[in-house]
Amino acid sequence: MPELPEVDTYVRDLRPHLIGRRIIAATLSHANILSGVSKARLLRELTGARIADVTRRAKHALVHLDRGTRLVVQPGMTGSLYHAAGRLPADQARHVVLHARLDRGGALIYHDVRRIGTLRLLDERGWARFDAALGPEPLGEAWTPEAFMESLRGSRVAIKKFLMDQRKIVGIGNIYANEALFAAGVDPSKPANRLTPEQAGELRVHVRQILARAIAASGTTFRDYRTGSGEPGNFQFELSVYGREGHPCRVCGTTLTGTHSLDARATVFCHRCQK
DNA sequence: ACGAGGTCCTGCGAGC
DNA sequence: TGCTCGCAGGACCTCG
Repeated sequence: MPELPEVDTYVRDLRPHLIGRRIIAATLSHANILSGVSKARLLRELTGARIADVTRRAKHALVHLDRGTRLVVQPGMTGSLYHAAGRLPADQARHVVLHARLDRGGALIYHDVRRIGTLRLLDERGWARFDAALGPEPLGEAWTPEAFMESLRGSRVAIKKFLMDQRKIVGIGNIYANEALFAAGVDPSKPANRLTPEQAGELRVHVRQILARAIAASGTTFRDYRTGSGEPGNFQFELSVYGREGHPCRVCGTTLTGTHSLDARATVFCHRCQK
């Protein structure tokens, strides 16, 4: 499922194919994936626009158009964004939601099997509002130990839920929340405001390390995710807890515990290593 | 402020 | 073998 490292990989792979290209035709298969924009307006805005830049913010990929608007892609669970040089095989074409044909050949594709993702089209002001509702980037300079500690103080929710709350800090989903909490030795159910400064410091460091390592590995492929060039990521080989319920902890050998009691998400942890 | 639960959606694998 | 059913979950919603 695309979290920050996976979206970062899409953007990195897409940039050389998209920047400077013009969209000459666009089609959308399902309008219910849109938020705040009609199908007609989206297609009208895309058609004829030149792509000025492709960037990432949180778990969103941003395709900046020369008209001043941005296509904001939130891949949700199974969404992927990539450049296709030629015709797609039928089994893949079936799940294409947005197809934007480019001048000089090829196309920008948004593909989403379960269509839980969202597409938005925002102008400068709309983007400013949207961006302001998002928390700091975990790899950015604004997310200092002090800023993290301060935000923790104001919340009694389980730390795992806190990490996945995009208003508090962006980019972290279920997989990396599980991994970071294990690496930091913090119990996922511990209330955010009960973390000691030492635990908060450890957690911050491990969140950053894990995300950076996952970016370097082109993301985690658990099931559907593929990079922009169609390859699986490599971080799944480095996971310590996610998907390892019932297996021995890599540190102490204790059988890893699985639960769905936190926000109905699969949580896996070592009750001996995580306090 | 927070937890619990529903909603969107389809593919897959378990179980009968 | 072939069917049904439950599960996977990111973001957003309502209700208590």
